[in-house]
Amino acid sequence: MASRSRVTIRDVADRVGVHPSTVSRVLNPATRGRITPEIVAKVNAVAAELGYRPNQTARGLRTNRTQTIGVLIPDITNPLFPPIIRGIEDGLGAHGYTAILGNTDNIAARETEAVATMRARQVDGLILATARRDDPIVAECIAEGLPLVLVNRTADADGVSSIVNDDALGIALAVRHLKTLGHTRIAHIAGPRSLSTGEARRRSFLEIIKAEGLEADEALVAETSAFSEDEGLRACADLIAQDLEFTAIVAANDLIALGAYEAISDAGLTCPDDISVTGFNDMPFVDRLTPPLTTVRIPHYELGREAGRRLVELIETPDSPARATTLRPELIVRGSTVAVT
Amino acid sequence: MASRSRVTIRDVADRVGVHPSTVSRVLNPATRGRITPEIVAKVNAVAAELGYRPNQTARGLRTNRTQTIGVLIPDITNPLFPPIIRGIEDGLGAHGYTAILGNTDNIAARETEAVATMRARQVDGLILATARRDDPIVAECIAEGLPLVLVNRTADADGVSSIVNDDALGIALAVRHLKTLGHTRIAHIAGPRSLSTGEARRRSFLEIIKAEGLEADEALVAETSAFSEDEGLRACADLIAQDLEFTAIVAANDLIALGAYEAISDAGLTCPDDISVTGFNDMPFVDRLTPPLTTVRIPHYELGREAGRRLVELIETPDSPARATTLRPELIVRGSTVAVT
DNA sequence: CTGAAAGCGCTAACAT
DNA sequence: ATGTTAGCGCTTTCAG
Repeated sequence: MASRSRVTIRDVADRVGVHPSTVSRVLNPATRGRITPEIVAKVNAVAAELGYRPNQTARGLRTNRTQTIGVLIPDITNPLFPPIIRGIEDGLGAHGYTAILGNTDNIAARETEAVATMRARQVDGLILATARRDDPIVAECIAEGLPLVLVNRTADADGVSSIVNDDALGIALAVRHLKTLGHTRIAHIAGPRSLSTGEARRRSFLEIIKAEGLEADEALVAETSAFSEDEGLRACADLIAQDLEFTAIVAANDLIALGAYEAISDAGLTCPDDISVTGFNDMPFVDRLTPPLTTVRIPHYELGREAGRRLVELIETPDSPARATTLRPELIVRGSTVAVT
Repeated sequence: MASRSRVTIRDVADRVGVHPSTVSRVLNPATRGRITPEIVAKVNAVAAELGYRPNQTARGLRTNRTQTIGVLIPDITNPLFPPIIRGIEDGLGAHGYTAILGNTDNIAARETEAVATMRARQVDGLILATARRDDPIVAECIAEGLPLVLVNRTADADGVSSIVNDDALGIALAVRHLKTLGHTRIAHIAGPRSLSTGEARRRSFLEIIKAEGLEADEALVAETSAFSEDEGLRACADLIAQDLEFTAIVAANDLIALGAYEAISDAGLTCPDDISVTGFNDMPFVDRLTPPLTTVRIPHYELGREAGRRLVELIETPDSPARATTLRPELIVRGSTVAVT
């Protein structure tokens, strides 16, 4: 007993008294119209009665399309990614596609390996949440024509579809909010420049500071090597040690902002009384911090859902053009930003 | 161009001048020993040169084993589950298995549907993090002999393998900690009794209260219909309204504890000064709450990893017996519990 | 130790 | 409108 998929298309065909290919045509929505309604009804009835379930493996071998896509993420335990993944699954799911996941911890070798196993499994396309601006996997997919969508982060390559947050807008919202509160010397703790998000937020910060007529002092931009609390702490401590007289910090993401909280408190200062801080992402629970974090909310679920939909489009309409899409973030004002006194 | 998996076992065979089945034997570790070393070397060299990648779909059709397993979780955006999923993938990964995920939101119809699509994809086994004590999917898998492992939650059915936290120990740690702090009237906000975790923690609470000689008052156990902040708030408000004179609450999980924080503050009381609170799970960031939450840390990653390993064992050793395994939790003492004054 | 042959379950020309 | 035929890429008896 216990065989996985006992009843085949042949069993149904024999029972109904038609040829297997007729059953196949009934089961496939695209060809169903060519079969006499009575036979369609009979096949469906017998299939239901026998508990027939199509064998996707066999179909995939024959059609060379597995309805499976691969998703590369850095780390599912980073709270940024679960909503993206759910969005992807919901964006795909409506079309019968299924995702397989690979956690790569931002390690290039693991990314390569994950792509290899996914391709061995004949995925129909790939979604990368791991892209670096200069990413060999992106180049490989483009070269080989494997449908590809980048989500959350994008790459510098041309001709690649991507769904990312509008970082320029997000940074502008944060900076204008601080300007409204009377801040004029605003620091930025940037993310890694090898990632599109780090670079875009950094560049946008510099641009908006000038556009708003605020004090443009390059010394007020601190660099980090990772979007992490540790790096935020280190960079913010550096900033404070330089005695630059800033009153606010725009952190490139929430984890960096958390590190900044710590550095501020380590220096004997208080957020927001001495220094206002803004984050980026609106991770779960940053509303429960002391003080609750003012941050830029990225529509992660929607990013994922659009990425899923876009990939399906790319797979099913092979010559649909590559498009770069941005989604609008939203400023969430909480207690970590106050007016200068 | 752009064909997914151009080079087949036949291409390699032709190039080397052997039969495809010989190449297959070389590529399969179990049969490699039967082939002359020179041929093995040559086949491997040509395979590498041509960039041969085995087609898992074809292999799966032939062997009826896809090396794919299905994982059902309630919701990946619940921070409980990402570490479990990573654990599962790491537990499987070493053996070449890949997981496909299904988010079901605790909706039975979605669970059934997810299992159906997974079975259509010929999964070799299932891991459920969604099990209810009385779960039809569990019954179905047992009846049909589909390898199954339950993780995090278990079911009442016999003969099913499970990896869960030792809830009795976790509750005992929390209660004894509160007893040490001088608390004698301790309340419990229980989880849903339809879930093994809700029921086990509830039962363990009652038992340990008696075993420790504390005041066993059934009125001090509040019920909830979900492990959620809203339900925690509601149940805790009820408890407070009854004027039961308790000084501590053991919440069935962290979200319920968060709701309790809110109810306590709504009632004009303070945690921990008026009421100490313990949680369960040690979710990310509960160390950053005000006050930082004393909680029972569940080894989620390890639960997942063991589940992955166990499922592989079940698949590859068909008559290995079902086992129920518990892993030990740990009490994390923070600021939400203090001595009675 | 290796080749031959068959077939997993399905779909897609090609016939009729 | 349906049946025939062939074969996707791989593994696995069975021969030799």
